[in-house]
Amino acid sequence: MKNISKEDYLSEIYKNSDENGQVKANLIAEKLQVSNAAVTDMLKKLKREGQIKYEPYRGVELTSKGKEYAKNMVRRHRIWEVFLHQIVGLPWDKVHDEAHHLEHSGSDELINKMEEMLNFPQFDPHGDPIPSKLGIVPEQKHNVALSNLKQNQKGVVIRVNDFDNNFLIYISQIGIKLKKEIKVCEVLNFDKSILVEIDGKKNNLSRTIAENIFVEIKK
Amino acid sequence: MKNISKEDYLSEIYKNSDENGQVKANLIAEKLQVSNAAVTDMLKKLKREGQIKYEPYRGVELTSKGKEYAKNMVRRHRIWEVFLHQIVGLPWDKVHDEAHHLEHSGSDELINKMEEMLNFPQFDPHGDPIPSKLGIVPEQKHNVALSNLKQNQKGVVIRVNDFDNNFLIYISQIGIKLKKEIKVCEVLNFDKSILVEIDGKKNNLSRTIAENIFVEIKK
DNA sequence: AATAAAATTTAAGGATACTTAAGTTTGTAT
DNA sequence: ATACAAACTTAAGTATCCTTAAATTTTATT
Repeated sequence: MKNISKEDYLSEIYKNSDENGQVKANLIAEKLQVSNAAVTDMLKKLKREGQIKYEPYRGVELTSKGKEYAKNMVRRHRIWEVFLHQIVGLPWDKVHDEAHHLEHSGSDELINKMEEMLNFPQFDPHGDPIPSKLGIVPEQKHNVALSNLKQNQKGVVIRVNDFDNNFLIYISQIGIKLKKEIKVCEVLNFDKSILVEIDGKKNNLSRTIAENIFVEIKK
Repeated sequence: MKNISKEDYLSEIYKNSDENGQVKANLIAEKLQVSNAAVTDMLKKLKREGQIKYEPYRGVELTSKGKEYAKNMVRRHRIWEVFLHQIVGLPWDKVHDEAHHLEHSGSDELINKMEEMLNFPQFDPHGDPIPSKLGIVPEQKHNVALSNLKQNQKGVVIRVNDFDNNFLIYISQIGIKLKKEIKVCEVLNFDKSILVEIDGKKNNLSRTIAENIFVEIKK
């Protein structure tokens, strides 16, 4: 029998850990679209297996064992993403969903072969870091949400959130991709939307859009 | 919840149907490495869903609905095999197992994209036909097991059975691959093994090996 | 045709992962 | 400090897919 669920729970815990490595059960339920009761059930199981630290009514935290496991899942997911994007030519907004299914299949050997073929990429197509075979997570450049830039500041896109395909389709339509320079021309006070310049063209971005794009500030 | 099992049962039924489209329950159990009871259980479920014709103690047969479903699974599997072999560079003996896991993941859209990228291959790396998007199965050239050739007959390899990795490793070591010409030099009477010539080199093949290699007879 | 062997099904039960509904604990607002 | 809401767990039950053991049906042998 497959371990799809367990794998999903562990990577979701990993991806949603706060600075202290803690996650709330509810958040996992929401992300995985299951009931809270299902989460409790699974947390008990994962605790029994030594993958997480967990006391009823307290938060959850990965043990080092659980963290290794989760990092490998995230690694698998992100290598698939790069592969699908670069080799198969799948657009930005399609790779996440496909990779989510594929991450549970394919041997580690295949993943390693693909990684080599891709020349050991450090970041996936959305700018998220890819843990190495040894579990080392590449450092990301210091970055802030585009929504934090002041008028006339420039930034280079380092990462975008990947949880909404339409968001990705929209921003690529207006020319936003990794490494692209964006200049904030104006911050509109009444709705906090911003007017930006990309490739010489001006666009208005809603605050929500701007909150999901992360840039390295350029001097 | 995933449908991995159901998918496996249906493709296994498809792949093991005899000339009349019939399969024995036992054979499915053996191929899938599950108990006979598990097969009975699943057959009831598949019948309920209208995927198979099935009466207790009688054989199994796919309905046209089940056949469409199964052919699509086989298609997915074989396109993955070609992709892994040609694009990722996986050897002959590795593609089947990887593809077996991957065939359950990845959208039909992805499969179609890979198929296009591969220029619509008609056969997988072992020579098995790939059903088209519309369900059309390419015709194979008339072929017979190598074990059926008489002394001094020549054949071109059209297909090999793919259920044993060591078999595949062995035959590729001695230079056997699709389209390779093999000449039968001698059939040894005492153990029915055969002496063949491949690329000018002579090799002895056991009867079992020869039974799993299929050739088009050359005049 | 009787009987033994082989193939298959039924019965009972287990693991995983999910659900809804009800109950408990925790934290916050007054 | 209490009371309430939010967060979480427990309880009971479902679906899927599997197991072993016992019973049944089919088939092959004499």
